Amino acid sequence: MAITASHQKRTKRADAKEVRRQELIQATMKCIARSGLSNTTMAEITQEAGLSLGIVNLHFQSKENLLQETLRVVSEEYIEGWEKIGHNGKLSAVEKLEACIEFDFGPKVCTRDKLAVWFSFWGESKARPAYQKICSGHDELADGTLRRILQDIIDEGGYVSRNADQIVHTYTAMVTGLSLDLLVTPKTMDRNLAKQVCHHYFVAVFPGHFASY
Amino acid sequence: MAITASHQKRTKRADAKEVRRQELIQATMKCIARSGLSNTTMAEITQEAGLSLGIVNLHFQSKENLLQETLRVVSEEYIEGWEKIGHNGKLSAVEKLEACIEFDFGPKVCTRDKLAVWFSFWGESKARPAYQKICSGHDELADGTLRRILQDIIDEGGYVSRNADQIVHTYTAMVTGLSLDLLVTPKTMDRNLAKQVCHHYFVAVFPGHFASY
Amino acid sequence: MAITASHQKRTKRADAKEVRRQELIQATMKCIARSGLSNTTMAEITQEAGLSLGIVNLHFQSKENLLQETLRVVSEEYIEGWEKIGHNGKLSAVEKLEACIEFDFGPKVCTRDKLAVWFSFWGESKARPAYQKICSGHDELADGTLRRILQDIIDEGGYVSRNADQIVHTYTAMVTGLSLDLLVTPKTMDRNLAKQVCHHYFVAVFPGHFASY
Amino acid sequence: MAITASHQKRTKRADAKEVRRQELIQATMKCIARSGLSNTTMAEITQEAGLSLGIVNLHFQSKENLLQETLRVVSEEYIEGWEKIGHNGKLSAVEKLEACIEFDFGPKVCTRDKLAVWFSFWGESKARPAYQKICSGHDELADGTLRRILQDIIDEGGYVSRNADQIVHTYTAMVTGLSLDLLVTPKTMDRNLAKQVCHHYFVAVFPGHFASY
DNA sequence: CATGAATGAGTCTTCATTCAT
DNA sequence: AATGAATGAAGACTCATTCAT
Repeated sequence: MAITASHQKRTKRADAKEVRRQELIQATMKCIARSGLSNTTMAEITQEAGLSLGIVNLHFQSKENLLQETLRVVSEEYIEGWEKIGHNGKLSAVEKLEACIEFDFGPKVCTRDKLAVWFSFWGESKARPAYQKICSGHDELADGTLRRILQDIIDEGGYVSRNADQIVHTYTAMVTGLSLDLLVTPKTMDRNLAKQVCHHYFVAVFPGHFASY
Repeated sequence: MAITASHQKRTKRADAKEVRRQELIQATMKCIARSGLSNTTMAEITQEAGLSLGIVNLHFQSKENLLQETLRVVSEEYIEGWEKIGHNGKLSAVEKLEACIEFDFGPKVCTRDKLAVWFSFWGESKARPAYQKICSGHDELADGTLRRILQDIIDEGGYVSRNADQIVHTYTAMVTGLSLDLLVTPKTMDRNLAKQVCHHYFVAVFPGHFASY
Repeated sequence: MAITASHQKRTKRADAKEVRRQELIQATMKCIARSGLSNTTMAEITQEAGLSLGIVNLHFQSKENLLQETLRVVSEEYIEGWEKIGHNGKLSAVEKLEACIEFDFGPKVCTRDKLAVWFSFWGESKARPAYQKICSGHDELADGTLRRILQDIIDEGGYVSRNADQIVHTYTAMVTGLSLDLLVTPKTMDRNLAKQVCHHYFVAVFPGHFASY
Repeated sequence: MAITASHQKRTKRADAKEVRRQELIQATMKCIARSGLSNTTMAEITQEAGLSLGIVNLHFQSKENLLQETLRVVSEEYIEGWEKIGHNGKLSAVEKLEACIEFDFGPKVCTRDKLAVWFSFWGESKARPAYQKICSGHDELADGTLRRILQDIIDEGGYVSRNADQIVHTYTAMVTGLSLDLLVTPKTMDRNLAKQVCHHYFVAVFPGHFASY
């Protein structure tokens, strides 16, 4: 076999390292969701992960770094999901938009743990440029992928009075706000209701493409 | 005549006490906006207020209490503004809705300092029931005042396909999301644009009552 | 009285602050002598001083700063003693030199605690420019005050074959080396013997001015 | 023929082991010189040696042991050099003394790395009897070898007023002090100047045997 | 009332040591 | 014999809170 033992070893070790990183990041999300960003301690994170106290600095150098990497993971997962939809040639513009709604409020990214991560970092972001930078992919996404989808629908449906930019702002704002409801008042908001609310908006804006349920 | 010196004194003292409290709350907002909730210290707050370190515990017993009172002030100011609009008999339903938009993105409540306070506490709210409770007036507001206004418009305009609850959700979510844009990416969002985005939404939903600009 | 209460208060407080600083510096010397520089902890220092753990950062910002201030105190005390001798107009050059020896091995600066401080920092000085800088007054002293005294003796006694620079080097080196003996092997070296050794050197170099005991 | 393969192997292994030890000791010296004793970590030492982190405990059991072995190597190298001179029957007493000066400030033992090791351990020695013990060979050396050389010169030259013990003290102290200058202020002291300073001292003490340059 | 020096519990971080591979 | 990931005790530092003045 061409793969040498040393290569296998290196690969295994590299994998193990990445596994540890992911374990710690997942534990960090849980802790932020459970205790809040400002009450999350290294001891809590490592205990949640079932690992020892010193391991964070081994893999992330510092707590701050771990926090940023956690945000990055959540952010990149979100961006990747959107890009996959945007690049999916089999879908029509409307289908893409529906897929976005499904994704935004789907079980993968729309968990209360991940929402807690988003809002915790947003709360600190004014004071921490590093957080803003990590989240900035978010905006580019909306300005790019979402805008293109909406423009296609507008062109296709002849919605001459609609402005893609404003719909971008509205939709992204709605997702943020509905996520807050999901996070803070889960009794009065759930993922299905959130999808319906978005749908209702698009029914109003693109009546020819979106029918009321 | 009947007001004695001692009573005057007591009143003055009470006033002075309230002034100190407000100074500290204002300083707390500034610090949360500048440094983030988790980095805001008692020393920073008291320095910002130009007061001594020990004074917070004198007036607020604890830091946690000061933080909650700060959130309460921001929250109550917001609720009062809305209630004033809701109870203003001189305004039509549509005028009330317009007034709400003006208020939500007006210079009184929509400052970056106050938005930073909102998002900071929202970020921690999953872990802290006390914060949720303070903010809950917000939801009652929407369920009450806003819902009534919207229902009046629906009834008045014969928008049979519109559902007041969904519009409540959409509008409050939009305000939250647009506020996040104002807080995090002020370069691409300002208060006037936010108002326009809201207006555009109502044009789509209530075409008979809201005309495009 | 011109001195106001507020002024007295400020003075008292300033004094108290300086007292705390000195207490901590003295405790630091004791700990360095007892445990070595690398084993000296904040807990040990504050316990030695009978104060609380947090007080060092209140008065010195950091452990490193406390250590440097400790070195500075020892260094400045030494320099001041020499300058006093150098500027004493009542003494002849030879008397000054004798006074220097008395001072170098006198009970004020030549305690084992202070010697331990000197050697601890010298041991680290190659790696820490800050320590070298604090000690640099030492060299200027030798180059200035000591050199002048020696030149006066050379000129006065007609010691044409003597070179002041070399004697400066020899004497300062001897003081260092004898101090090491006092620190490390106190059984075979004491302050009186050290003085005798120095004296014997000057007897050899300036036979007309220094008689054997 | 008689030496079996297994014996050769054992010997080779023993050699390899000794090589590792020496590599680690050399690396330790470099690190102490570069970073100071208190900042030298196992990670730094093993990296400097190009070896793995776990190897120190394999060969030296503990860090403390490695440090002591490092001091021992430096100390023994010094002692051996002196003993070689002391036992060299071809040299006269004066030639031996000259050889000692050459050796003390020669390129083998008088490197800044080794001087840093000496001073680092001296700084800690008051607190650590183990260090003192390792260095004690030094004193025996002076009391023995050096004293004999000096007594020979005194007897030979009829320097009735000279006391060998005091000269021992002076010379060893000078070597220590000049070494400190070489370590801390290399700009104003070099090995040649140090030799000259020593020479000048012996010119003053033994004028019949040492001529000015 | 107001001050700010002092406290010490809580936290992050470092690093010698261990041990499975 | 050698590796380096993992551990966790120990240390420096922070900061809400207290209290003598």
